[in-house]
Amino acid sequence: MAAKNRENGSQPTINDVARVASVSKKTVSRVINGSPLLNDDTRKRVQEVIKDLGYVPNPQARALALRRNFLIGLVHDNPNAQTVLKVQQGILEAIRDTEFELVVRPVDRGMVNMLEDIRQFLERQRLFGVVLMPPISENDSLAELCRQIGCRYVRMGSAELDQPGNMVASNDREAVRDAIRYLIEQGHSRIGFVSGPHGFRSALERRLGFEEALEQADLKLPRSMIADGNYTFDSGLLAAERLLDLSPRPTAIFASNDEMATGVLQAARRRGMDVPKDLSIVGFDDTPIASHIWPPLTTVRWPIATMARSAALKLTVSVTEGEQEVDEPSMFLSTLIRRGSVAPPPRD
Amino acid sequence: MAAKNRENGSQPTINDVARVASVSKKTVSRVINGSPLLNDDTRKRVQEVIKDLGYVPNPQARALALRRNFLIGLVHDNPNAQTVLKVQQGILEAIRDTEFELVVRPVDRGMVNMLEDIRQFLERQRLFGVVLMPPISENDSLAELCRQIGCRYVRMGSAELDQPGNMVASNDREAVRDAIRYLIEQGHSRIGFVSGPHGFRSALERRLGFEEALEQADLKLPRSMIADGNYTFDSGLLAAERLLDLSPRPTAIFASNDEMATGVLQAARRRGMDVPKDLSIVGFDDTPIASHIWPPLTTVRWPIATMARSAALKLTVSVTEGEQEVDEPSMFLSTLIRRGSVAPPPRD
DNA sequence: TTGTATGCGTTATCAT
DNA sequence: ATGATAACGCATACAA
Repeated sequence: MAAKNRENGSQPTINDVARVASVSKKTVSRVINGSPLLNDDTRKRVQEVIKDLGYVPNPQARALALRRNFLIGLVHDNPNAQTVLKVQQGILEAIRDTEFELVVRPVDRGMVNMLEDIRQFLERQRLFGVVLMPPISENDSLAELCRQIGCRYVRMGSAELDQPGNMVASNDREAVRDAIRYLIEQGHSRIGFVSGPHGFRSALERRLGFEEALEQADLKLPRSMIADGNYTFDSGLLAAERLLDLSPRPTAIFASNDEMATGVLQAARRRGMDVPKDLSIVGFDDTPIASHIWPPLTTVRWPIATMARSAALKLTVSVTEGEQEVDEPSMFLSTLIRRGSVAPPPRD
Repeated sequence: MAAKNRENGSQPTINDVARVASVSKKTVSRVINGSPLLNDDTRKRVQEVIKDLGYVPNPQARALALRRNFLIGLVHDNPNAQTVLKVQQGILEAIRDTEFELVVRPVDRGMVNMLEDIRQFLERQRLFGVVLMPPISENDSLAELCRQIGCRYVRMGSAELDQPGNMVASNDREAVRDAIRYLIEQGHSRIGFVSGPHGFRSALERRLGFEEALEQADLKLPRSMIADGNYTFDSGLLAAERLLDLSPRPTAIFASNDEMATGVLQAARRRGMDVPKDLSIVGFDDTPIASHIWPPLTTVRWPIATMARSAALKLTVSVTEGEQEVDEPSMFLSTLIRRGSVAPPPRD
């Protein structure tokens, strides 16, 4: 039973702290976890020893005892590198200088047993919580799964799919409506729309925004002015080719994300069209590429990093800050960034 | 002392397996860890029970007992989103369907106590190993730190900075030399060079490749044909403006990465120059943007994802595959991808 | 307010 | 070849 608790080159443990401070482990534990029932003197003394020894609690041991890790998971199946990385940056910013770490977990949306796969992941790693990125965040079964196994979660999305505590959303519909209005104000009346993939809530919301704007402006457009895309460059290029084959062809095209907008621009170039003189283009996301192409792309700035940061805060802040419960907003506004890819339509 | 080892809705533990299989915990542990000294019968029996019960070892408990986590860390300070994500994908591919998970850890290169920060991270989380991305991977002190605290590591880089077991490298110098040669073959003799940031090994290697190619072709260029960049779009744009202000100006520009090459293209456009008719451009990386801009960028394909995958394999495979020690290569070849941004120089 | 005994689920030691 | 028992470092229940 003789505790062998001297320092031997490895990190100090809670035992070392207890011995040096002449208190029990439990007291040290209380100090660490900020228990309210503690003599101020002892607390100070213990804290001093902790500092002296450079003690930091062993996360593995805590994880075992608490049956919960201090790991935040990022579950995603998003094909866009910029978006994924921005989300990571947002989360990392939120957990910087905390005990949390970020574990990334891409999943195959095609896989039949994807949900089972995620369950395994969550249960085995006993994550503190997960951030669910779109589009997989739109999957209600996944949220239900998290609830079942008692894993905190926050869903990111383009509409309020869950209660505020479990959701950070952007107002894609309104944002697109404003963007289309802007196009109409510029004089455009034949506006093409490149949609996102079927089944994506973001794709739906953006399209609804498009339709609402048209309706409010009493503009009737043929169905052919809507071309399907799937958020990739190539799909944007293809969709634009279909759109530009139309007669009369659109004088402006809204693409549901920047990558597709870049494809639209490419399609225009291949035809020798001048953007924005012959064709105006608007994108969505405001990824770096938007300002790096020529002409710089007018686009909707999607505050995805901020949303991710807020998501991580929602997950963790109630712990870090006691019961202060800083209210993180659950709705984030996208705004139109006007650059060089929009001009009035050419005269016929 | 009565073991309360019935299933109560939570996952089965090693005790459950032991009880059902009528063996001791240790025997089960031996089966899990593939101990050689085991009766084949018992092993089979235990494995069956494991399967029946759906038992999976608890990573937290293992981490505590082994004093090592089954977590792979990615330490990086790379500003390029595409590159970072490709590396993540490579690592994730390597550890897919294993017990490993990926923890990402960006660091501030500017921070004075960055090394101390990383040490804390490695020691506290007791990572199984880390993948070091460039440019921080070029920091020898960091490698030394890993060795000191006994954390496996693999460095990714543009030259062999470490022994093969701890290194995956690309042949940037040769690759750039070939690219410049190609430009020379096309008839260019005034070739501008946009460098990477000082202190980056990749920047140095690429520049050496440039100089070697010139030397071998007996081409002497004024110093002003080399402009400093720092791997960002804006720095590429600025560097190109300096280069294009020269008289006579270069007929081709090699940029040390794609993002800067995109900046060069932007600068050319702003002057109304036609690429590639008036100016040829070559980049480095082959990020998606290279094929999404117009004209598609001729660039050097840097197999960074493959390198990352190999790095993770080096870290983990000796464990997964017993002592088989599948030899992962430590040198990866970059190749020139010819697209539309290069043409013979304009006649004077 | 503080301490004792015990549990978390695994691996390591040293028997047999 | 297998098992009993003690770590691993922390947290919780219950005493004191």
